[in-house]
Amino acid sequence: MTLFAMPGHLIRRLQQRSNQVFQEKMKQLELDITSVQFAAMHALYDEKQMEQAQIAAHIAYDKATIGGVIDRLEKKGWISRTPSLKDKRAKIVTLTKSGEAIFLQLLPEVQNLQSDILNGLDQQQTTLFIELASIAVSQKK
Amino acid sequence: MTLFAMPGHLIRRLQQRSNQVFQEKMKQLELDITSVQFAAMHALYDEKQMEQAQIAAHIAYDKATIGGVIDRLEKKGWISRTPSLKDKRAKIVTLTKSGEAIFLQLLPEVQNLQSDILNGLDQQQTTLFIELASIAVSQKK
DNA sequence: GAAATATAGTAAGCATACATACTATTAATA
DNA sequence: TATTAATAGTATGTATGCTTACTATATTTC
Repeated sequence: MTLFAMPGHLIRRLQQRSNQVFQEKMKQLELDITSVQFAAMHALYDEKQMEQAQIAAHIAYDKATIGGVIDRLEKKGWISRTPSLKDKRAKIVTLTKSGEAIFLQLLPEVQNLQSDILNGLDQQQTTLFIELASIAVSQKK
Repeated sequence: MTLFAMPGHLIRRLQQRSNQVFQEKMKQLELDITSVQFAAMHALYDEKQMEQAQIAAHIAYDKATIGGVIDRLEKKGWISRTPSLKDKRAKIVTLTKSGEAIFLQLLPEVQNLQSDILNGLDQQQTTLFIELASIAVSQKK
């Protein structure tokens, strides 16, 4: 099995392509946001408010990583952090007004851009890819 | 389309899983090497000797990234860098004896571990995934 | 209820990963 | 051939992404 047929290598390349497509689109829209930051905002839009640890669990981040992501989103004014009343260790994260506005502007753009990531695949192949990837990702260990 | 059905998100999760599987195996083998470092060594094993820029082009790294990767491989004594005689800007990179030994020990392990990355998929699905990913990755823009 | 354990968030360290800018050198072109 | 453009590698800066360690708090267990 050559390197180029190894799932590990192919997946790295796909991830590379995925980020490229995302970044180009954001540049075109003149928005300063990464795909990871978008995912965090997506989780917050769906759930309205979450502790950082919940966000991490929801979209499979490391809790150290999410801290930095949330930091940067906070600096841009798109999310806010308030201490939890129930748990003095925890912080509640919510989208701000401007964060929600940006997210709603962005959502259709990001949805449309998904087909560019798998550009060489037709509709049927794309559906298949999503199915296969979903199975692999949901596997426990 | 929900976040969890977006190729971008699924690909990030796959990459995460891929690295986890690789790292666990290396820990088990008590080897200090990353998947990216392995890919660079793989390219060098195939081509015997390459300039850094060639390695980067061969396996689709950024040339700034490859610099650091080669640095770390050099520190471990697995590759060596010598100035090119034909081009005073360039450096020729080759696997050292110990680098080649490590690579040959590692190669079958890494090949075997590929199926763990796509753990939930059967043989046929894995083949299909590799086909689809190969198409998407080879797409120009 | 006190001690042991687990959890939330942060900090520090390492390794990608890319953009941009820079130096030295090479190639292309006028 | 003199100038311009391109390339090889490095340096710097930003953003993941993870591990380990740490503090403060909660939860569990005895």
